[in-house]
Amino acid sequence: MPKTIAVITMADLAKRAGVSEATVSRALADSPLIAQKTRKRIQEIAARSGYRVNPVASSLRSRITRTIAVLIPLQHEIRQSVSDPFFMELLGHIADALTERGYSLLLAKIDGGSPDWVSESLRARRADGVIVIGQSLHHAALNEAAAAGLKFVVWGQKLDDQRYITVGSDNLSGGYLATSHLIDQGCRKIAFFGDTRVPEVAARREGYVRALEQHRLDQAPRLEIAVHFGADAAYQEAKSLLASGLQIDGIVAASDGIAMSAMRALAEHKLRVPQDVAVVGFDGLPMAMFASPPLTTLRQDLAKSGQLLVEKLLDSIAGRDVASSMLPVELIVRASSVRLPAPRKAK
Amino acid sequence: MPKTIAVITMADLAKRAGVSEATVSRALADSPLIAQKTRKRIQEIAARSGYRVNPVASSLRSRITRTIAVLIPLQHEIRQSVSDPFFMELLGHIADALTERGYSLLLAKIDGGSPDWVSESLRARRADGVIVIGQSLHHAALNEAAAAGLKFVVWGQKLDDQRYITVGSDNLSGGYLATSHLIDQGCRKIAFFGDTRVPEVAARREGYVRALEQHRLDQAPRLEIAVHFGADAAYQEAKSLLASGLQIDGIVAASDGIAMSAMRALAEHKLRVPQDVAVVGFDGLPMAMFASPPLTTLRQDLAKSGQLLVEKLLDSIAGRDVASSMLPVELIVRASSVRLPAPRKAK
DNA sequence: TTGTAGGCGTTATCAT
DNA sequence: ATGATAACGCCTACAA
Repeated sequence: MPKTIAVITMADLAKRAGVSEATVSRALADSPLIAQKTRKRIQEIAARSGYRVNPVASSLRSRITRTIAVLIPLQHEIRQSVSDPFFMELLGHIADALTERGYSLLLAKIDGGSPDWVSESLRARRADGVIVIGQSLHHAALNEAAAAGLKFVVWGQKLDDQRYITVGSDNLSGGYLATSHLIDQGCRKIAFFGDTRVPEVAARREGYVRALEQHRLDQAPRLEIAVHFGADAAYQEAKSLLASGLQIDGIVAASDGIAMSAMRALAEHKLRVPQDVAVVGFDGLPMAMFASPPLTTLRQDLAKSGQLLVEKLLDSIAGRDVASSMLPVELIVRASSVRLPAPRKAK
Repeated sequence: MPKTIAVITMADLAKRAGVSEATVSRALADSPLIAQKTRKRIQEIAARSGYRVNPVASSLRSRITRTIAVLIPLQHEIRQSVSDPFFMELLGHIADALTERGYSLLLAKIDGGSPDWVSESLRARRADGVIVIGQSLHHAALNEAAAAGLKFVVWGQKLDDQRYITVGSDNLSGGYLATSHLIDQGCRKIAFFGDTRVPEVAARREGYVRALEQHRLDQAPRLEIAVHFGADAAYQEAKSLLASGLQIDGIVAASDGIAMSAMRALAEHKLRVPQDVAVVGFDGLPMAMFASPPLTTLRQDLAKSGQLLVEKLLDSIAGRDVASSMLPVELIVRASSVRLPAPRKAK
């Protein structure tokens, strides 16, 4: 509506209302110090004049920014890029949760291996707290930051000696579920595809190992291959692996992307999925549905994850004690892994 | 390294350096007013003390935030969500371009149909400019914002009567290329899948129509189906369409997501791709490679798009005149559309 | 070439 | 219940 970008200030408002700036400030903050009546009146005038407090000035004085920085470390090509649909879906949910609470989101990609982006972000005073997406290889640095009392939470795997707050999926159970499912489907030589330097992946592999052990199946070392998250790398490695004559009948992949890359490589080697090799992914991305055959996967509850990350961070900022969370994952069975006349079948 | 989050202020620094605050301010800004020597000395002291200017205070005084707001309108379920890999890849490139120039990125999802988020963002004074991702249905509102002199650029289709700056792909040529390619492959009954209310899609369809006209092929009205961008909706519509007994031998889809949804529906109807129906997508997402068969698509140069959006916006903020840009798209031929013994074949 | 002083728009403290 | 006044940390005329 306003054609010119008229910038009303608090002083203006005070004049119009015939009160002091202090009163306006308090009224807009709904302070009980101000009489109900005056409060209402001032708020109405403010609304009518299209006034908004200048958040910059407010921040300077109050030292509160109502802004959260989201850090995406992109080290070592472990995840392919910000375009990774997985990160991005999580980011979307975080954005929703923050918006709901009246917080802004400052997005920062962190390329370098610099260990102290968290403290950097915080001392810049542009954000009240930080969400780190993926602890990646920075466990130690994060522990230090936590020791320094910085306000941040991390999306990732819960580790034993961690001093920071995490929200993440139950990767161990996920790996176990995936593997057990393949065993149920008759697979006996199951490979794990994933880069176990990443804590999440290491936990998934641990679940994989446990399932194999439980069924007394060997996990020949050569069946565990470090595959980077990047789609192309995964494809290349899977291909050369198959070319080397590896005999397998099942693959547990550390991500949907890796799984789909592997399926592409399998197809080129004339191996049928799931008849010759059954495949399970991890993440539950929408795109897994469009793989062919549609990909069995472990769905992570990213909506809830985003919510929890925000809640915990704000609680922590508010000085409350906060514990880490591990969210259950859900096995979504699709055609890529079903080799038996299925008794029942999930969508 | 610093264990406690010691917050040095400019006054402190001035004391340590034995100069006035003003001198420090100028020295850090590399002002030629200050003698080279003093400048260097102060900058070194600043670096050693781990000082950073408080951007909040700086903004308040200078009215410059060095921050750009990125707005993602999510109206009418036209794109499925922020998790849309397409938006997100673009966002990543924008983030890179901004970071490179020392700008921060404030991310905001806009849910409602509120027409004036641009002016909202700007009058809040938290950002120097705004990038709107997808003009969606808000052409008119954007024109108004431009008339009001707001600093923003839009990712989207270039429209005739637009008064704002856009960066976008040459959607018309894209639609034309896609369709011509299918015609070359022997297709004669080609459907267009896409929601033409979205300007980008309308342009793609226009290219589709032109290619058909050029080859004197009918585009029976019933072959143009409005399909929402959302993956599920596209799948449902494609399915019911096929169930209705539609006879087609080619599909030009307005996005890779729609194309993949369509392929899933085709598979369920025992129609082979590309033998029975050839398919071309649009976007050039990595995931198109993993479709089966791999999806022919039109790649948009999102890296360049992100760069240009940022450059143009900063130029515009700097008061320079800026024109809109239309970027070429590239046909990536993959198996989903190759029906002839290919003379040559792109990867 | 450097210093002094005032103000950016708020909020917090201390009065009244 | 409200008002004066002083910061918050920085930048920029203006003065020296």
